[in-house]
Amino acid sequence: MSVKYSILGLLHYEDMHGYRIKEHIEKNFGYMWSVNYGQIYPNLKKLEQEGLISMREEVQNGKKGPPKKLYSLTDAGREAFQEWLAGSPERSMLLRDPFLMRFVFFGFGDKGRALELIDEQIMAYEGDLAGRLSKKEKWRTKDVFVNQLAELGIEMNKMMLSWLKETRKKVAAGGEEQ
Amino acid sequence: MSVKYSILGLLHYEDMHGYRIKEHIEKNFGYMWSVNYGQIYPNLKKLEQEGLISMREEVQNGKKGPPKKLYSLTDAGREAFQEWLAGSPERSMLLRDPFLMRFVFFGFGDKGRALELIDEQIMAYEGDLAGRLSKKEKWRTKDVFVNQLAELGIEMNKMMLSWLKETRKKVAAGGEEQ
DNA sequence: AAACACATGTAACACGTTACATGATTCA
DNA sequence: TGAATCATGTAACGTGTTACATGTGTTT
Repeated sequence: MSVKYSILGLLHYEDMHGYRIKEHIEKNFGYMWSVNYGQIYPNLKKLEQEGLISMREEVQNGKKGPPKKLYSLTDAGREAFQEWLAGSPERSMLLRDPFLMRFVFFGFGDKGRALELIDEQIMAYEGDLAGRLSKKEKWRTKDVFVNQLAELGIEMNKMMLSWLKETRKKVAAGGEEQ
Repeated sequence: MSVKYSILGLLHYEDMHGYRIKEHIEKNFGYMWSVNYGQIYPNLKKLEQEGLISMREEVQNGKKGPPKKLYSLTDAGREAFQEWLAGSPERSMLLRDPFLMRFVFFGFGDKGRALELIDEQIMAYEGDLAGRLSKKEKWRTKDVFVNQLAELGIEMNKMMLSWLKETRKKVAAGGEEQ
């Protein structure tokens, strides 16, 4: 259901067609969120049927590509969105991360390989962090919430890095004790 | 696929039947992970068909309940698990959190309600943190990896709390500037 | 007698991902 | 000419969740 309401949310910025929606998410939330057409187009159709958005076909005179289907929020859509936005979200679990899923079981595996995989993670997060920090400037103009979300991404990255490094030390040290 | 390999991982501790597997996860990883029988039983069946685990029916003489189906790892299962464990995991996205999903769009909603929802999150995370800290002692005997995962849970909780509190300040302050 | 813990299982549904099909325009 | 970009869409698949059905033994 989150995709449905995300679309309603994004249409608050401007009227969009499916392709733009994906693009918008990739440009603005690419570091923390992804969608694909298999989700977008069926949801747009459903939302229209429910009367939460309305579609107008853009006749592209001379422009490239097939006719765009521009969607905009209806009053009902705005209402439904507000209701969702004001509702209390269910609490979700951490540790859906594919790395952490393995990590719990590293005790049953090869310690050398575990260290390698930890190093891989460290490098990946370091790359992410650099990317996030460099993009931080571009995002500065947005509202507090979008800004703070970017900040959270950075904080989370930093925390993961220090945890990974600390963990690496402990694992490496544990090997000599045995 | 993660459930499949998680089962193989858990069977390294001891032979288990479906019910125990769920119980084990809830007791040991309850703060960060959940499964349900709809996943467990079909996966056990599949794993057995693939020859990665083997089943022996426990004849319960005089004991309560239906006969337990005890599963244990086969050599093929151990191998498949090791292969998975040593493989590089795909990187996953943060922000699959239902709260953060709403949070991005708080700019389009009521600021008072936003503050309330932030407060709700703060209270929830404070409860979690207390719970995690109190259980930390019980887990102390486990291996480095399980230990570190518990540590990560605590760190993550702390980070979220400080971020939420900082965010709350900024949002509240932003209201007066306008 | 009722509730609860033990134990196994499935069917329906919701959600998400991948891969493919289609087709016009623009640029190298 | 071929590749890239714009643009819409669907079918198959994989995974996860909810809710139900079934039944025994123990505790209140």
